[in-house]
Amino acid sequence: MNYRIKSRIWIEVDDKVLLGEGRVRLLKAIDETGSLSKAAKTLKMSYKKAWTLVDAVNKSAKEAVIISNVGGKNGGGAQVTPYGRSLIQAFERINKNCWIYLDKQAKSIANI
Amino acid sequence: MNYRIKSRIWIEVDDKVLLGEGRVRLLKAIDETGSLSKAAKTLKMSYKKAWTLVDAVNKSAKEAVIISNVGGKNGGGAQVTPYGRSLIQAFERINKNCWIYLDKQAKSIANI
DNA sequence: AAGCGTTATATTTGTTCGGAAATAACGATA
DNA sequence: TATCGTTATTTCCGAACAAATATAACGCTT
Repeated sequence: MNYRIKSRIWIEVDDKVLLGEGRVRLLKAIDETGSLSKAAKTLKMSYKKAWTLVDAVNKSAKEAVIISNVGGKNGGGAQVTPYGRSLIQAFERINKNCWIYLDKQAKSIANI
Repeated sequence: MNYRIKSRIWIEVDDKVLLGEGRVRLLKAIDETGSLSKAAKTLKMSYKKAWTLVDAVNKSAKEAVIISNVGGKNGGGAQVTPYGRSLIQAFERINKNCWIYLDKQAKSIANI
């Protein structure tokens, strides 16, 4: 049989979700656009949803992941901290290796 | 930081979900009780939800996973096929190894 | 001081999902 | 044939969730 094994992973701190796939996608878009609203548009996500996700990340994290500025030049903006970037990198590396492992496992059960 | 990495995995066939954690739990309960309604009670799940899950499994699988009998002695019942049992076994083995891998990875990023 | 684009937040509206309950169908058994 | 306990299926309702809308606050820029 042609099985495929899929997965979702997420990082928790103190039983609170810190980063999952969706949050990582959002963080990367923020990093690229420098703005929460632009990131939301890029991902075709409502601004509110994006804001809620960022809020959840900030509440779970003990160290700043996103820094946002209200008002000022260009109305403000949002930035991912170096800590946030290293989290993204770690998440993507681990996630990719997880996929590789599961692909192997899928082949190993192809005969059942 | 004390990170924990959690996961959900599932097996797909032809882009349709065949087995996930919830379905495996249900199949095991059916295997133990010999009945869909009893399995649902055991898991404090509504009969409808259990039935819907079993229906989804049957629709995705190319080989029988659950066989159910309506009427007759004791009103009928449901059974997991040998194929279903081997799927459960494979799922649990792969899932457990996935956890082990992710636990290791969590330790490897404890310093960030 | 007015305008701008952004973050921040509340309120309302819409949509989807799951549980509860009701009902039918079924076949051994007595 | 009546009973029984199960599977199978529909309908309804409420709750949870998502999306849309509205509004406020902010600080640079002009």
